[in-house]
Amino acid sequence: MSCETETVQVLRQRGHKATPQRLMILSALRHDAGHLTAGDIFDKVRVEYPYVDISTVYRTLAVLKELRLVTETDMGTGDTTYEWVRQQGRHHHLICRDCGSVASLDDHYLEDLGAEIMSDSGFKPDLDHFAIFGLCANCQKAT
Amino acid sequence: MSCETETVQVLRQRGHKATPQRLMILSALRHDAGHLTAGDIFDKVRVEYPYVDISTVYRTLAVLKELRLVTETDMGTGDTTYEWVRQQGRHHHLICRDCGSVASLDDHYLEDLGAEIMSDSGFKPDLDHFAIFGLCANCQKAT
DNA sequence: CTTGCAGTTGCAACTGGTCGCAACTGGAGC
DNA sequence: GCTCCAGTTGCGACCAGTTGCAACTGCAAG
Repeated sequence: MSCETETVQVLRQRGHKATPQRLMILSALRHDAGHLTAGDIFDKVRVEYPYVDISTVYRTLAVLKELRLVTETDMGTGDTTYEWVRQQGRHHHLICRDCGSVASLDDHYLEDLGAEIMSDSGFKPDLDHFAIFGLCANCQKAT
Repeated sequence: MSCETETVQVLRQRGHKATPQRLMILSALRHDAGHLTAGDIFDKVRVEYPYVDISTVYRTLAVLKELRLVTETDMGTGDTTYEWVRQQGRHHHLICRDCGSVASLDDHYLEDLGAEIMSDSGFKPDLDHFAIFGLCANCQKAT
């Protein structure tokens, strides 16, 4: 758990506490590459410590999201997924509303958009992790 | 209700029915400029016809969204809002995560992004109505 | 090491939204 | 008009996520 020390610092600086429950949730998020739902995280943490409450998981995720340590993304399947924010390799998703296929979108598209909005209006957008819906090339042909 | 005839055509062409409940929901959406939540629409329709079920409202909104007659937008306050799609005057929102202020964003920013994604990957994104979170100019100074 | 308290936790009650089902109905085709 | 059936409705049961609250606990300051 030594790799969490930096995160613990961030929590404390912002007036939050580093509790065992939180460290377990953090660990579940950090050591899993993919997108996890709140339920997934709950299950993982419960293996180690069966007394956690699901509401603790939700509240912790809300705190982490506020601190921008995790991103929250609606993947269109009805459930919200959470992912640890990494500095490198940011990515977004193109989700087809017909066939449900998911493609990746490189960050530079949204980075450019963000820079443009910032310089025009002064508003600094959080474009960490977007899910963009639409029609993939195949499904456009099918129509 | 004569102004709904065009919408009724769209519904029928796509194999859907124009029921009184739907017409009332449509009417509520068309004659209200702002963003309405499912609950708002439910309340409005219930004034005219008290026997509608909330699930009918949700299912109708899902159909209208699929037909792209309405947009669904999460305004960050925890509730999802719906808005009638107009051809002219599309707009997006810049929502400050600190003070909650909402600014409008002209469509051309996202139109350009959409065109770029389309020509690079063949994916045709639905960029009808976006809510972009971030920090407004004032709140950036405050930090 | 002790203390104080803001922040956190687990529980239970609640809420908003979804699903399955049986009954109903709009409207295309005759 | 009448018929038929895919699509729709209202209902009740259900489930994921939220909230209020009293008890607890990290941790900063003494």
